[in-house]
Amino acid sequence: MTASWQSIGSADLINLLGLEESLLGGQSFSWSSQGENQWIGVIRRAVVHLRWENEQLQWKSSGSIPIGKKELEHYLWLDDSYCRAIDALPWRSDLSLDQAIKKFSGLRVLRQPIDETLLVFLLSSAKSIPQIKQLRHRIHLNFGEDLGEDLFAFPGWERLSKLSETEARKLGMGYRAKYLVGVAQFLSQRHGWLEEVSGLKYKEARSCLMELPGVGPKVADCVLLFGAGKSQAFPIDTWILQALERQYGMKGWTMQQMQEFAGIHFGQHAGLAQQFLFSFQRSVGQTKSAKKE
DNA sequence: AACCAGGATAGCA
DNA sequence: TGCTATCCTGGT
Repeated sequence: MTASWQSIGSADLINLLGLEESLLGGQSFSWSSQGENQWIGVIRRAVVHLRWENEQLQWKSSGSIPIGKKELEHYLWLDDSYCRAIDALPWRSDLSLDQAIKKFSGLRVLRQPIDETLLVFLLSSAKSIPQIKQLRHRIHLNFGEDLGEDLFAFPGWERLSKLSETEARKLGMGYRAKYLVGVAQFLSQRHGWLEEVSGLKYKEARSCLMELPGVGPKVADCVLLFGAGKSQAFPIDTWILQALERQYGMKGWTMQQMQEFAGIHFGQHAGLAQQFLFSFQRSVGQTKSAKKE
């Protein structure tokens, strides 16, 4: 890899903390920190290096199919539509959202490939970020293409469909093993199904995905938001639950009521709002105290 | 040595 | 519908 660093994106759309949170904060599990203000990750079969230097974002790419600038700009949501999305959020009347947007300025939703996204969120149940990364890496290492630099590509669902549940359990997946096998076999028999689903409207796509084993409301919303560009998707995990209960006074509400509230209050880009609230809540709430009540 | 974690599901009221 | 126990594994 002899390519040199190139600049990308306009600096006013990016902010160091927000960028790092976007890469490492739990929407993708393919990035890791590589020293100060520098990261390495995999997008499809490309190895991508990013760094923040001289108040600007720089990148270079290698791997068997290096990524192009346009594609990377899309992945990182570096165009103007990001600003418009932020502006459309109700931060003017919502102090909680406002403080989260200020703290994590520049935080964005990454546009990841849907097949890889489905895999990692299938693994995510009751696992922490480092554990999900580890599981993912183990799968990529065993079945995916070697891209160099100790990084491996997503093997594809076709390849994964040849796994048995026993083999999957040996990789440490626990009860998630049967989810992986079930989804892999389903998808290998229906080529193009995922792409078809991601072309549907949000609610239809959501119920389609939830037919897959191991995919409930939360995982479906993550896949749709991070892997299919459905910006209305509003995944409710424990952190968002905390935020909604404590800052929006929604204790006792059902999930369905919360989903409905999110759609009405946050609107078209509820998923972006979710990401800010998620990061903020996680940054202040690392304590396990102050639980229910 | 229990207990919990960024969930889904079956089983029951 | 709404609630609960259970599912694996790794970490505290």
